[in-house]
Amino acid sequence: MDSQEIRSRKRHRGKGRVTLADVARQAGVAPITVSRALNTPGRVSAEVKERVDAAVEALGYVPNLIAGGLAAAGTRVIPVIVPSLAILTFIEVIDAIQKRLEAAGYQMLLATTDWDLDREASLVDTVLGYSPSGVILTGLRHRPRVISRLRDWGRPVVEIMEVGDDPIDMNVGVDGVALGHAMTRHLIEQGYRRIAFVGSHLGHDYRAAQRLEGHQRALEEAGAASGGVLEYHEPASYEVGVRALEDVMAMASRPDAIHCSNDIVASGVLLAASRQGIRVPEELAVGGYLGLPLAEHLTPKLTTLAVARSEMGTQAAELLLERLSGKTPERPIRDLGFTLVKGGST
Amino acid sequence: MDSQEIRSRKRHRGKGRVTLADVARQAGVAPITVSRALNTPGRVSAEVKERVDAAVEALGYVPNLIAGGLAAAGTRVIPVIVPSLAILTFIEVIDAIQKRLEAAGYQMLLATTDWDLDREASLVDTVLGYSPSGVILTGLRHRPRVISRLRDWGRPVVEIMEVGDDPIDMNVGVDGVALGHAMTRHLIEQGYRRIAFVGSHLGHDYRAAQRLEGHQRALEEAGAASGGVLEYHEPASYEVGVRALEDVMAMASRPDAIHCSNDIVASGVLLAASRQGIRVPEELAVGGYLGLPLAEHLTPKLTTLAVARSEMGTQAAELLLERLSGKTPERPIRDLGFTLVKGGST
DNA sequence: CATTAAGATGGTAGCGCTACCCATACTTTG
DNA sequence: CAAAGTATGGGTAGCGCTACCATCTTAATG
Repeated sequence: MDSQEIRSRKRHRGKGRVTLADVARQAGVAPITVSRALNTPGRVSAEVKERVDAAVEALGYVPNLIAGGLAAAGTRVIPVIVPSLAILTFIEVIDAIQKRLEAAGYQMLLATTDWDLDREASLVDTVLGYSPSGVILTGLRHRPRVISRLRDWGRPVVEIMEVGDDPIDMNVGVDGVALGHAMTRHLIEQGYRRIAFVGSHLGHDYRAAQRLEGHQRALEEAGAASGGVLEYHEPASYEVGVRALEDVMAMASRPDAIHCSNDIVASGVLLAASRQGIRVPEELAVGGYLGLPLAEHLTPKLTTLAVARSEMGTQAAELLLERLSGKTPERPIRDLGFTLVKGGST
Repeated sequence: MDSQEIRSRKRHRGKGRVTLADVARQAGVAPITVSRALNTPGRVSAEVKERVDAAVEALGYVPNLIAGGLAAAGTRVIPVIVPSLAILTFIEVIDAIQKRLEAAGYQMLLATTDWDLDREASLVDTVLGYSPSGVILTGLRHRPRVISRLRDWGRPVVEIMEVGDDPIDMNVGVDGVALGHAMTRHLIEQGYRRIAFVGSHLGHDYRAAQRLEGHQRALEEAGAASGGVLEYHEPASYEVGVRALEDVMAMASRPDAIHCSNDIVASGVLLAASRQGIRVPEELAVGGYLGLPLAEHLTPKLTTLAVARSEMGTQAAELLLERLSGKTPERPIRDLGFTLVKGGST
């Protein structure tokens, strides 16, 4: 009785957008059939599929993914949580993730924690409010609440950058300690004895701290003395490298090699050395990480441990997508390893 | 009669998440009151607000923004559409946008067009399906469909990077032609006469093409001959700079200055020149854009036109937020200008 | 002290879509 | 040829939240 009355009341909120119901009317089928034609085309006849497609085209229908998400739980959004966008490494990984997800019809929701695990925890809460289809987050260290919430959640989660035995769900990355170990090992093999470690933001960036740990382990194994650890409490930059070189040159017992926590800092060291006429590697060897493009354009070329960053992003996205398509990925924990790219700087 | 029966049927889809109704029950108020307490605290009594907050805390309630978005239209998501994540410039802008939006409780949905306007158009359709609160996109050139759809849409839209008279809605950026003009003008004033322009990806990156236009205009005004245009059909990289230097040195009538379409390429030129012992600026002057951090660590320092990229992102986000809070921003079109940072390379 | 305004809370309907179940029309099987 | 599948389409009821309107207080007004 009054239901018709209500129905006749003009919609007050809709913005006149074309809805699935409009398409259904135009195609002469029920709304649910349109939904099926669009989402599971195999379950409708070819003829209906065609009529629906034509109606979609004619009306310019664009699905409201929010509504779909509410009904089906799962919005084709994948939040990606990283510490910072100021780090080139993350950018390349994100770029790869984004490309892969977008190709599969998923959108990336990007959020940054500023290296703060509490912030990460509250971000996870927030993004779960978007009913995402999966989540990608950085590192293996999280607040317990994050871990339990995501485990209970039951949808695909990929942790990137690091590798470990016990991820929340799936994991793609490299072993930070092994990285640090490999570089110092290389320097020792090259005959350097007093190797200094230059780190930036170690308190925040615990993955950089892992590299330091690997460095120290390699020193112990070789029975070598430490060449000192220089720590700068700020994000990595060329400027940090410049200052590190100054500080190293001022040291009483000068190191013969510097192990930099990443390529940006190492590049800063090399650039400053060239400016000051300090010969590399004769007076001082320099090694870095990640294989930034700049590394091979410096003189001498920077020795670096290249990590397949794009690959990391792509594989993370693919693990997620595989799970979303119902399969069980083989090797849900993947160590991508690294490659020593020997330049003239060591 | 049967409505109770239905109600008793266990919910089959909900994942047991705490809902607003649960909070309402716990706090002893109606759901709508909880909604108000959370979204418009001014409209409920302090006492109710407290009870609700306590219940939220006790139950660990996290709002389902999807549901809110469906009901209210507006999901606190801001899609940001850029051509590529491989360009440092975009990264810095995005970083700034993200920081500002996140601080205001909005999330950034990032999508890339790969420099393709058709892709941009379909991306706009897709992201509008998320009922976003606003949209940020790159440049002022779009498919007509994009422009009309966003205009009709009625929510805040900011176009970044470029500036122009007739944005879809709001606009923050710099004048690309003026940039190109200023650099060549500077080179002419420094006494250089044969100025080559090195561009990469000009066909895709029409903003780089604008800089070329400015360059040519400056040449005309000065009555100077063109030193040639070298175009590389690939994204900007150090490598492009390296090749550009080779190509320039091989030219019959060698230019005395190179105007590079951005700092990455210019840096590649400088690095290669230093490797080859070509004196800068005596034999060849080099100028670039954007003020990348690397520019000032090169020897000689790169002369560059610095653009306030973070500022651009921040202002774009702020224009959007201002509109979202109901205000009408003053100066919805903002030209951020640029600064000539004179280095030793010119 | 009646009358009005303002403030606080609740009831109801629905945002646009899809999960679940059911109703047909065909096949396939013994 | 009946019984049992197997496609194909539709009906109904929400997903969790907020807009709109109605109701009930309480304070302000003349």
